[in-house]
Order: sequence, then structure tokens, then C-alpha cells
Amino acid sequence: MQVNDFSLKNTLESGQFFRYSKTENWYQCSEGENTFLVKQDNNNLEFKGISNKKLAQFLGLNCNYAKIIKELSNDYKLLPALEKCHGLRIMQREPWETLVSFQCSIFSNVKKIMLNMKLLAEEFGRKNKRTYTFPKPGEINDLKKIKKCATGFRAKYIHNANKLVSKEYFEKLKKKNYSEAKTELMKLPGVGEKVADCVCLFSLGKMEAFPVDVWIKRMIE
DNA sequence: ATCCAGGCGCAAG
DNA sequence: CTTGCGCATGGA
Repeated sequence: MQVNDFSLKNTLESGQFFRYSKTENWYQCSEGENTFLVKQDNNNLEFKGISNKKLAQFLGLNCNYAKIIKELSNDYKLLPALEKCHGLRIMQREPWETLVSFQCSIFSNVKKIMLNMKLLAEEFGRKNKRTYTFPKPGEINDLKKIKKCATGFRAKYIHNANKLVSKEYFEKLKKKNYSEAKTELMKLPGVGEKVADCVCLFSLGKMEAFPVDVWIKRMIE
């Protein structure tokens, strides 16, 4: 598949997504029920185990970034960031797994979030040929086991959210506007503004969402 | 051995 | 409404 001004590395490794491993040139990605391989060679994307359409959706390739980049380039202060993150896309992920990953992100760091997600998949998911699927809503239902996944004080958030959501819950959210969806998400335990915005932006297609974490705050300051 | 980390919930002013 | 504190755990 042909891609333009896209960087697989800068997209997958930007902290939007946490279940991947890199072997030589290939990335092995796991998201929800699926596990697939992707690699980039200049403007060409090679992939196995996923359809063209689903991959494009997942990696956020359907959005036209040229216009956005051009506009942002008018602010010279943003140039170093645009350079450093060239080719980064906003991904469109599976909402439940996205929610759990950002509940795990509270007072944590990327490396540990990746560990949490790996352990949760191994504990509650199904084994497939290469690794583990991520459990569906309702399937992360054992607090002790959640704690075993190094989730600490976040375990109860995940455990309770697991009882409150379903596939249908997220389908409804996708149809709501940004502010309604965010308000709804924030009713869940362990979901404040930041986590809600991450779920809105990275899995519900709400492009207005602007998650503000400590790093963004520091930059703004 | 310390110390810190991509917020949240909750109690208090 | 705003502020400040405690928080489980792995990694630096």
C-alpha cells in the first residue's frame, strides 16, 4: 500500500498504542482480537494478517494531513515538533482496549503501560498463533488477577469499568458528539478529562479532543 | 536504597 | 469551584 508523509515508527511508538513488538523490520501489532504484521519501506507499507481497509483505518491513513501540517507550519515554534514527529498520524483504535490502556496510564509511563497491557492480555485474553488477544468488555472480571498484572491502584478502576461498558456502549458513544461522549466517559471510574480525551481522540474519531498531559502543560508553559 | 512517573478521587477550604 | 494530598508498582 502506498503512503505519503507517513512514518510507521513515529505513529506506533508515539504512546497512542501499547501492544506491539519489533522484530527486525516488522512490527507485530495486537489490538482487540487481531494480531498482524506491518513494515514500512519508504512510501510502501507491507502487511500481513489484516485487510488494507482495516489497516488504513487503524493507522489513521484516511485523514489528509498535508493541509494541517501546512497550517501548523505557520507557527515557527511548532517547527521542531513537526520535524521530530514527522509522519505521525492519529490512530483509530478499538475503544475498550484504548480505555483500559489510558486507565493504566494514570501516574505511570509508557514502558509500564506496555507491561500492564501485555500482562492483561496474557491473563484474560485468548492465545492466538503469535501472541494474545485483548479481552472483550465484561471479560476483565477478577480483581486479584487484574492486580497481578502490575496495575496497582488502577486495578479497581479497570475492574469497575469492565462492568459498566459493552460493545454497544461504545457504538453509542461513536454516534454522540465530542462533548457528550466525553461527559459520558467521565462517569466511568478512573476516567477524568485526560483519559476521556485520549479515548475520544484515539478511538472514537473525535478529532476536536486535545488531551493535555504534564508534558503538554510543560510545553505550553 | 531512594525517588519518580503521560491523573484520578476524594476531602477540605 | 479550587486546592492539595495519597496512591501501587516497576524502573532509573
